[in-house]
Amino acid sequence: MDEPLSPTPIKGALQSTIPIEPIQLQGWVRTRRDSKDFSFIELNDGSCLRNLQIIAKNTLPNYAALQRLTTGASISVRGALVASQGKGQKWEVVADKIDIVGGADDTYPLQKKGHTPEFLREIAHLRPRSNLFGCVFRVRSRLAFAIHQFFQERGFVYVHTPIVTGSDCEGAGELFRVTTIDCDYTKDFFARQTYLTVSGQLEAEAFALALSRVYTFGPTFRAENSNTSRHASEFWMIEPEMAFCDLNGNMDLAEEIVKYLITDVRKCCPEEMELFAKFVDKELLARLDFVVERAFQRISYSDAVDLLRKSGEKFEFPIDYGLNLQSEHERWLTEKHFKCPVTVFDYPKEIKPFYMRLNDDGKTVAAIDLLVPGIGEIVGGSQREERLDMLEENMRGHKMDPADYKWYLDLRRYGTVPHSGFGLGFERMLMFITGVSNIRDVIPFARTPGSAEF
RNA sequence: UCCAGCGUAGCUCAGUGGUAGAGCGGUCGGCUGUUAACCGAUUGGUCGUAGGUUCGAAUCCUACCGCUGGAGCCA
Repeated sequence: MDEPLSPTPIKGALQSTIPIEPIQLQGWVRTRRDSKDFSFIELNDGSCLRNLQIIAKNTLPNYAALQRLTTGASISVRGALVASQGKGQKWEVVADKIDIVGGADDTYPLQKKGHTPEFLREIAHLRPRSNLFGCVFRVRSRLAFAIHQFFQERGFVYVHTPIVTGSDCEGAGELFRVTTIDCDYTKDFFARQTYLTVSGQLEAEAFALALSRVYTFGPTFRAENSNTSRHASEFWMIEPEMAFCDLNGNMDLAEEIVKYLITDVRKCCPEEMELFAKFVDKELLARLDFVVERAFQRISYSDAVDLLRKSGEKFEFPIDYGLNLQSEHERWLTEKHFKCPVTVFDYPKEIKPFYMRLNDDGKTVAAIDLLVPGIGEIVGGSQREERLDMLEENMRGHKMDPADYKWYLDLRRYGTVPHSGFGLGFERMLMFITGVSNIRDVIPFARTPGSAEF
């Protein structure tokens, strides 16, 4: 009876310019309403935000069962895509056959309306079926694609740096240990202590000094006991690394990619962005447009310190040269003073890692932090120390033994060049673009201290 | 890890020492080309967990767990 008919994604059906008959659809019931002689079924398949309205007439043989369909059930529909008689949608499907693929009983936790992100987080396996999270994860996918597109268009080579690493001192916090046994690491799987990577930067530098412009994009792990809306134990990071590139080139690229990614998602995910603007953050679109249009502010650390001192603002924490800028200081710069993304550069060497290049003043290093309103630091990077003797000295200053980093120092022994790079937090970028304020809500199954469910 | 707040029905919340509540959802019935439909009825609870105070604890105290906001660390 059923001639084979390949299913049409709901996104495609809704974009159709002509009626289609027959049409095959499959998806999950979002809601159902009864009318006198038929039932309206709102069908969603995740291909887009919108649902497709299915008309199930009471002449269908399984109409009684269809009337018992509840939110969450999966169905397969064959029918005709026709112009809708009702208001609110262009198309609807008059069904001539509806198969109930998988029922959902009344314990299905998702209702038609109003769930908090906190509740949905507890049912992370079902939340992609909600409007908000469907949008977040479609945008996540698009953003990942746009990142590759950005770099590939510019001749960067994608490098897969190791996830299991022996580098235990990359200056980026606590590491997860990788082991198959308890104590003697010389007899362990890798015959040495290994960890999950906290950054692919050191390895990316090796490839940049061969392929000129490279980037990494992969998972990163930090075992810090951070309990904030902006930190996760497992997250994704983008790390470009460019040979023959100084700090200015680095700042240019950071600004360019932030603008590119916003522009791409604005263009490719308009319905999702509309939903975020409506339900997550009313000022989102205006803020993103502003960011794309204006040049980012650039200010040296010492000028930023002066500006903060003269601001007249009462800060909880002291501002002084040599101290790290506190969150409240960064917020003031980006949210109150400049009201746009701000790149702060040339930080005191004492508060930055060993690999950053010492400036001619002998006091600062060529570091950058790109701060955005609402999120804070979204990019951290630097020009790398390419001079062998200076790098060894920096290592000793950071109580590291240069002998442990022979391969990294080799990069300075053989054909060293000035080079720069940065780390862009993928989830932080996604938060900035969607307006979603908790990092746990932009990761499919978030890992945070004390929490690794699913 | 530190500071503050919160934890009551499937969900959102009210209840501040004396019989456990509402709205939404679900279920049943009615109405209806509906749109977070509407109308009526009905269903629904180990008040986060474990101790303690009290004649009596959702309510007061202690510890723990979880969540939220802020801080530190950073992306």
